[in-house]
Amino acid sequence: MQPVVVPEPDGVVRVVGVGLPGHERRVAMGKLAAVVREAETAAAARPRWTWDDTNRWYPALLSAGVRVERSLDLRLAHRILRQSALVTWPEPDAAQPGRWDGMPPAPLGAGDRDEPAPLFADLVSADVPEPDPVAELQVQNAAVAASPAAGRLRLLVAAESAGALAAVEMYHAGLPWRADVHDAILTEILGPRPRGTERPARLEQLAARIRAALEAPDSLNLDSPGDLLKALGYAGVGARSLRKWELERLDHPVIEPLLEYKSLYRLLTANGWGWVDAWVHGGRFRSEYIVGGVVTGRWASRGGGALQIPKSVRRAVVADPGWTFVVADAAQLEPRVLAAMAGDETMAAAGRGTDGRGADMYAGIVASGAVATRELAKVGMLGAMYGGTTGSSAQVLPRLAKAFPRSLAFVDEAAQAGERGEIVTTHLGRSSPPPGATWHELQAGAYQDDAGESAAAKARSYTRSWGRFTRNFVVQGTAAEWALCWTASIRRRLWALGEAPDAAGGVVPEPFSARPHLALFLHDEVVIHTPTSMAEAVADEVRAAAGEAGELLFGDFPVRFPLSITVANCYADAK
DNA sequence: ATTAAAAGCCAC
DNA sequence: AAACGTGGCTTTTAAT
Repeated sequence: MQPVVVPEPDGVVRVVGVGLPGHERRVAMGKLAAVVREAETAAAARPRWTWDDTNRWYPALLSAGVRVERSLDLRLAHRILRQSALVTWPEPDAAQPGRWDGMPPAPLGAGDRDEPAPLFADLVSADVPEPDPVAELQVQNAAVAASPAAGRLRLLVAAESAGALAAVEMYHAGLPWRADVHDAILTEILGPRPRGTERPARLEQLAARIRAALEAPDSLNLDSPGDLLKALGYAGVGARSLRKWELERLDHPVIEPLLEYKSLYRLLTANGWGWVDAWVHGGRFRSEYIVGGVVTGRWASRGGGALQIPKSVRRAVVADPGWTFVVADAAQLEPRVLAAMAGDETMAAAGRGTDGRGADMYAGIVASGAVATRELAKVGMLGAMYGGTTGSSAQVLPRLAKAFPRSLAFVDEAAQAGERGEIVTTHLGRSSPPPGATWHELQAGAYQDDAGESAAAKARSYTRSWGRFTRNFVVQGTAAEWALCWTASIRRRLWALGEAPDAAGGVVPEPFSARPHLALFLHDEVVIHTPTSMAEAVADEVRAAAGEAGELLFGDFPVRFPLSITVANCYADAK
């Protein structure tokens, strides 16, 4: 059963029961939740709600306490299929880019969720035809069916859509955040919150020490990089830039207070009191996830920087009373994904380790005899996946290439394809964008008769850079696919666990008020907020979900995806 | 006055 | 180590 949700004028929604001829209902927007709730609870086979944009429809359903099991996000699916080298998209569409191309997701948290979603024509210029989700679904189905990789593409589209559900649910539930604890952290590190725009006490003290060490006047503005760099020059410090790693190499009395000043200044500006005021409300931090927002298929975020919460403030992430966190992260996800997609039995075996569990793949690589230390295994593998050409990373690459020829050849081939200007594709079928105008211009310029040395060098540099991109794309993108499947499985399993009989009433909103729910997603890590009594069951499901994700992507290929799991009341205590 | 770019640091 | 991937965000500075 695949109902398609079609917006109509005047706040009316048409629900078309695809697969059920003649079944079609027109309801007011406000009644949609009741229709969905009924179908979710009554149907033997869970419906796959099909709509233009999960962000547009799901928030209102969740606000009404209605949770959806399955969906198809046509906007996200379109983007994947349109770009995929494994799909031949019907040509007439290409001549008329419209609703489904380049459309950003509806923003979350804007306006009243009970209001009808605006029609496309109200959002974009009127000469673009109003989209037809039913027609789009048919085009997508035909395109997928005609692909030699139909199975993988179906999985990818389903996983992406489930990710969209999870993303909206995480926004709905929010990440528990104690503003009072955050304030205590800031006060401890920076001093009490100053009035207005004054510097906190600790920063002021450091500023005085820095000026003294530089013999600079009080008028020196430390927050002006240009002025500060000049002052460092006058004092003979010898800094070419203000980068931390560069300053760390210098020997001068100003370095220590300056580094601390920069660190504290960063905390103040990025995650200080102003951040709490802007992003923490009602004990929750809500940041919007942009599913597939990164070119590789990773998620991006908007508002508050959910994907870059610094370790220094994670102590403010505290579970509600009677609740706790299950924090799980996939150990060495990317090299394991590489081993699997390259069909590298040797590297997969290193990932299983000597005990068959293989919690640490880098230790397994050392045990295999390929390299001497864990650190070398790590930087070597990262170098292979990022395209490192220097340092200790490059030094161990030949040894890794000898020990694991299939994996290393796999990423090398992706890099070479990119250098040739070709498209590369992830395991499930997400393709890289073709190289842009710059690539073509530089290629053309380098081969002209009068092309100078510098034009050729520039072209070479850009070409290699694009090769590093495609090299990384296949690994990062496939890891993102694993993470999507993992997350999709987790959210389904968490729901199946049901309600905690003893859940403390709190601020967790319906439909999750007594249920474990996803609270944070970080590429290869999830944080689940759960009634304490269910924590062990949650941990088991998260582990099972990792196994399921591995099987979905790689079948019975013997690759393991071990997790490191912590149960803790505070995010800072994880790991 | 608004916008864009650059520099820098945070996360994975 | 800082010569290798993907981003978001904040501030300063330059450009329009």
